[in-house]
Amino acid sequence: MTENKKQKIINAAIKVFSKHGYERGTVSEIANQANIAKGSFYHYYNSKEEIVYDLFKMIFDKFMDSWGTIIEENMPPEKKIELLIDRSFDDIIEMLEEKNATSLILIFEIMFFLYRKSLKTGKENVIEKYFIKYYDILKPIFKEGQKAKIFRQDIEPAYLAYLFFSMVDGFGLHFMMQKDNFDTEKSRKYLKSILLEGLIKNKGE
Amino acid sequence: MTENKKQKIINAAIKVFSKHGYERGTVSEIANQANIAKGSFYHYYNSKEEIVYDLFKMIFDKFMDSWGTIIEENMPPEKKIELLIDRSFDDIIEMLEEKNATSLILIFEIMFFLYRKSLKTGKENVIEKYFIKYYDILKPIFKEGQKAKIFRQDIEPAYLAYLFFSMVDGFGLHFMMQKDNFDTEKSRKYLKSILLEGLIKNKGE
Amino acid sequence: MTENKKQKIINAAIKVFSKHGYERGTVSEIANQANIAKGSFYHYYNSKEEIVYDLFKMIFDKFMDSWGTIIEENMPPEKKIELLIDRSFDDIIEMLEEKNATSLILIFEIMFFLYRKSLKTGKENVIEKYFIKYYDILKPIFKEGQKAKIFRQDIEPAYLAYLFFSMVDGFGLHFMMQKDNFDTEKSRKYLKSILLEGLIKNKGE
Amino acid sequence: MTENKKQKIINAAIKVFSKHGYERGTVSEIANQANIAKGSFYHYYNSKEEIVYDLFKMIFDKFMDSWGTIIEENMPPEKKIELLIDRSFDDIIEMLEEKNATSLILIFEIMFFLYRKSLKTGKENVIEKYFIKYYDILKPIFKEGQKAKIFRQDIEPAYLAYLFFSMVDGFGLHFMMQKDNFDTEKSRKYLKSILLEGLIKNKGE
DNA sequence: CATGAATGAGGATTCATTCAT
DNA sequence: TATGAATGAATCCTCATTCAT
Repeated sequence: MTENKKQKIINAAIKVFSKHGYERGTVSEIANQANIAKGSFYHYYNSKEEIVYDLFKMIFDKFMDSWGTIIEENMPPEKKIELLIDRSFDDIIEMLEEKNATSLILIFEIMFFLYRKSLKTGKENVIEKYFIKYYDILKPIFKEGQKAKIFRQDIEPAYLAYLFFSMVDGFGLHFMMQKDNFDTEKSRKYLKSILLEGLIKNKGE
Repeated sequence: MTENKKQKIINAAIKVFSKHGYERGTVSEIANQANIAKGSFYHYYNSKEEIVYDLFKMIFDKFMDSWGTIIEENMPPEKKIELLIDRSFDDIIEMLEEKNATSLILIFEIMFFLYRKSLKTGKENVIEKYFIKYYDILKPIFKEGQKAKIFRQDIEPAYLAYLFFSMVDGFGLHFMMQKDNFDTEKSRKYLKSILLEGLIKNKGE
Repeated sequence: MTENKKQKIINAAIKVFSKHGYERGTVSEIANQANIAKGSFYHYYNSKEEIVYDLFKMIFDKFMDSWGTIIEENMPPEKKIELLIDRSFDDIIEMLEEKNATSLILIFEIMFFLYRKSLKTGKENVIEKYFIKYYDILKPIFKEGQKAKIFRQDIEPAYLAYLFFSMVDGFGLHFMMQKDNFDTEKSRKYLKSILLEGLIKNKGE
Repeated sequence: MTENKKQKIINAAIKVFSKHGYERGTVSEIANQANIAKGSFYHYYNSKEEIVYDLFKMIFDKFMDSWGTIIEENMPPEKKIELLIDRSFDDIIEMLEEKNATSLILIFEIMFFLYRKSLKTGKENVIEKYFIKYYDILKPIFKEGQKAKIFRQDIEPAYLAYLFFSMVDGFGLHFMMQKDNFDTEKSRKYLKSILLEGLIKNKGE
């Protein structure tokens, strides 16, 4: 029951922060959106800042799950790569349909917020840790692919994961800004093709 | 003389906004940093918001120039691609050395700010326009490469530019968060390799 | 309870604005005067401007009531005219005793403020509407007086009301500036006499 | 030449203050309007406040002149009264045509400003003095009218002047707010009639 | 747990005034 | 005289947070 209300607050916060950004989103509006009193917010979180950590965790876990299910499936690694890209497209498109790019933007904003925070407090950077989690779940795919002689052998799996994720992520960022200027299906096809070509073992070798 | 002071303010603003983010950076602190009175800020800009547009233009133009010089040089397209990636690394590394990732982050924040703004006002999105500029200066490289039968023919130059820029950008974003976890030179080499492999005409064809 | 505090704020605002004028009166001083925190003002009003409308309504209604009770009484119309003038004198004198002419001045200032506002926004002029209310409650007196052949027949009741109110109002304005240069009781007597002579049916007719 | 520029500033100030009110009218806008530099304003006036006195004098003198020419003419006093009212109408209508009621309002605002000022500084009230000037130039008319047995004898000329001016003034104030709700020519005729009836020696006596 | 009134620190902005050129 | 850049005090307003009920 209580957990339920906390979830309502989180959802409200995502909506509000998506719309206005973290700094401009107010506790009042979140409370409104969640149909609770402003003061009640503080029963669940000690401060506006505190909820950011929950949002961060929630959003990242959601994406992680989204990829996770694919990774755990039984299929050739190059197929997994394709599906991961597909899934990223689908997730982004879904978010774009709901509320423009703002909720995607929020993810980056939260990352930046936490990054700055860690610089100021000197505490560890949560982002770093989380990114590494992503790299880590991707690594096995590349290991497997290398073992099967499908993927290139000259790059360590850790780097392959790192590069793969970063490039897909970067594409997502540009895609959300340019959705009207480029065809989605073409973009999807080309992205897959380029990345796979770049990762696959050179034919000549 | 006056232009000089405006530049001082811009530099101060970059410093302050980099450190705290746009919302948390105050006009007072900018004025302080620029060694002028708070009120003087408003001789040069009508509002805190207004300076963002200048910052945006300045930063983007700087990067554009950075790439532009390479693009205009006379050398094979695949060499240009390599140099563009090198230049991006150099620029990012330079920024990271100065003040962590914050000034890089600022660029994204400004983009997001302007994106939200355009959504709310309904006016055109400056970001979109600027990104397109980047794609546009990249396109000729890919056209040339296709003509010379070096780059793959199955993707339109516009898409190649779009994908290339987005992936490099995305890598930059992750790189700045992960600079301590991955070796810079390896990252550089691998990024080049993957992208070139992905873009180069298939050997088998 | 809450209504009570709003009233406290209104009273404070009247005091502060009376003293310094609307523009020079600050929200801080109002809050001080009302013994609340500056921020609390904004729980009751969204802006400094917003309270003006309440002040306006309150003051005008007070005067309206002051005249209203007389108008509803049962007595000959010429007697009512006399009493209305008396009441105006009394009200003005009371205000003058409290805090000079400033609170009277405030009424005019608010009217002017609202007039300018309506010009700028293009919205309807609240003042016009309120003045008409005054004319409207006065009209029946003149109608009755004309019916009883006491008042002159050659001017429509609406105009009689309009002229009567404006002249009494104008006298009030001068009176507050000149209170030390003219005898109050003489002024009262003469004003009544002139207005009644001017309104009464010509003896000769 | 210099006097010319001062006059330009005064005219600009009237325009600007009429539009926004004294407090909201800025020295910058006045300078703009007068086509001089902001700093130059301070060559002619030591402060924003100082110009108010000039404005006041100028405006009042203008009205005084307007009435003065009539008063000095050779004609029966009751005719003069009529013409004074006519002139007031004409002046007001002219002002209303130019820029709504704002310039008329400005006159009152200046009066209020000076009134408050005199209260705070304890210095003499300029308004009082000026009003008395008006009463003074009116007095001879009434004296003459009483001598000629045309005007009522039971009110001292000073009071007649006081009452006459205040009532005409008050009418002007309402007229400017109501110009669209009442017919101008009717208003003029009725005002004359009521005032003359009220001032004229009772027929029966 | 829930509420929402109250708080007050903090920030953007305005503008009269000064002053070096 | 003329200029307009520079100043900074003053003001409105926002909003995270607290707390009495």
